[in-house]
Amino acid sequence: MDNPPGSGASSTPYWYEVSDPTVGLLHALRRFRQADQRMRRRMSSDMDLNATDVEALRHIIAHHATGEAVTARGLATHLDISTASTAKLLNRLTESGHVQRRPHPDDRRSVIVTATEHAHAEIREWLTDMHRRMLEIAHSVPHESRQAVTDFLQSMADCLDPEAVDDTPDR
Amino acid sequence: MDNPPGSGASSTPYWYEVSDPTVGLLHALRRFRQADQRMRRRMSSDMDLNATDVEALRHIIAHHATGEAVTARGLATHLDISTASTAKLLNRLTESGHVQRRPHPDDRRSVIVTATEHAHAEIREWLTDMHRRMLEIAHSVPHESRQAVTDFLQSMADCLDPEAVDDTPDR
DNA sequence: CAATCTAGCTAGCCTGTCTAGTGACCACGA
DNA sequence: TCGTGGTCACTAGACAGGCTAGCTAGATTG
Repeated sequence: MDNPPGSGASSTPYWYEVSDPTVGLLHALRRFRQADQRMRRRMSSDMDLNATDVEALRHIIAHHATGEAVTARGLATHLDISTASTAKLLNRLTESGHVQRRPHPDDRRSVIVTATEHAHAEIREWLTDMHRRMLEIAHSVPHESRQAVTDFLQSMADCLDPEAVDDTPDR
Repeated sequence: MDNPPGSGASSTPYWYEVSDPTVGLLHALRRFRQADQRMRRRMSSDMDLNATDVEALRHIIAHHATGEAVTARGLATHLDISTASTAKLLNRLTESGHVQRRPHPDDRRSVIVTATEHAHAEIREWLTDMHRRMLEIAHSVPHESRQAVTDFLQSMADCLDPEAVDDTPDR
């Protein structure tokens, strides 16, 4: 069990040491990551949109909620895909009736993307309940540990992606 | 700010209420998710493998560390892709010298997949340092809050994906 | 006003998934 | 022991979603 068969890979493990008491923590973290991915997958197949399109829609709606305009370029940047791919994405979402393109009031090169009422409804259906439960879970964290949990997540985020810029108004 | 312009979307928000004190927690959670995704992306482009292939490799290596054999079917199930896609994936990884197929000792239909020393080295290079830093972060969580953090993550995982089966030995 | 930059678009390519169908092999009941 | 049905892995071919290259319209700057 502890010294695996197969090729002569190093005998000093670079995988976590199981004996460490904080490993349970990292294990839970991994479980969460996996659950998150599976949720996205379910959501995307349920809505008949691919994962990128769902994230785009989520982004658009989240920014709508704060009154910020979303341009095609903004979407490309957020999703980390090319503007060309974004054009295709917007074609898909427009055709499926999830978003609308409108002229930018100030810059006539630019487009503002807005979600249709139908898209709002669809996302809402998925998220309202989930958000409620997530809030409940957040509330159930003992008051004195809240900061610790937040710090932990923040540090982990910094660790995984040092130059992350937190542009999301999503709350 | 609170009542956005644009189409006549519902005026009762289904996005989080910003006033809630625990929202910071959920916000940190979202930041972590994003950081995680970006890390995967970087890793995959850095190793010249797509995200699925990296996850496959990680899975293989993690199971190797516990002495469990990984079959093609096991990979397909874990990655949630078809066996056909898995066959192609294994072709790619075999061709690039990351894995080897060996006959299953008991079932002659089946194949055991093992990572090459080269793959071990490559993954190790990426992960050792990161794991060390993650462990440090885990250690820096106040002792009395560790359980709270773990519980929080577990509950969130259950919330996002109720039927998750925790098959990973990855620690 | 000319030169240059930027936003978004189309065309065409490449990669990675999928479904359909195949052959080899295992397990079990008659 | 010998079908019969289920399972494992594979190939072929379709399709989706990303990319780069190259374009036009409009903004910006010397």
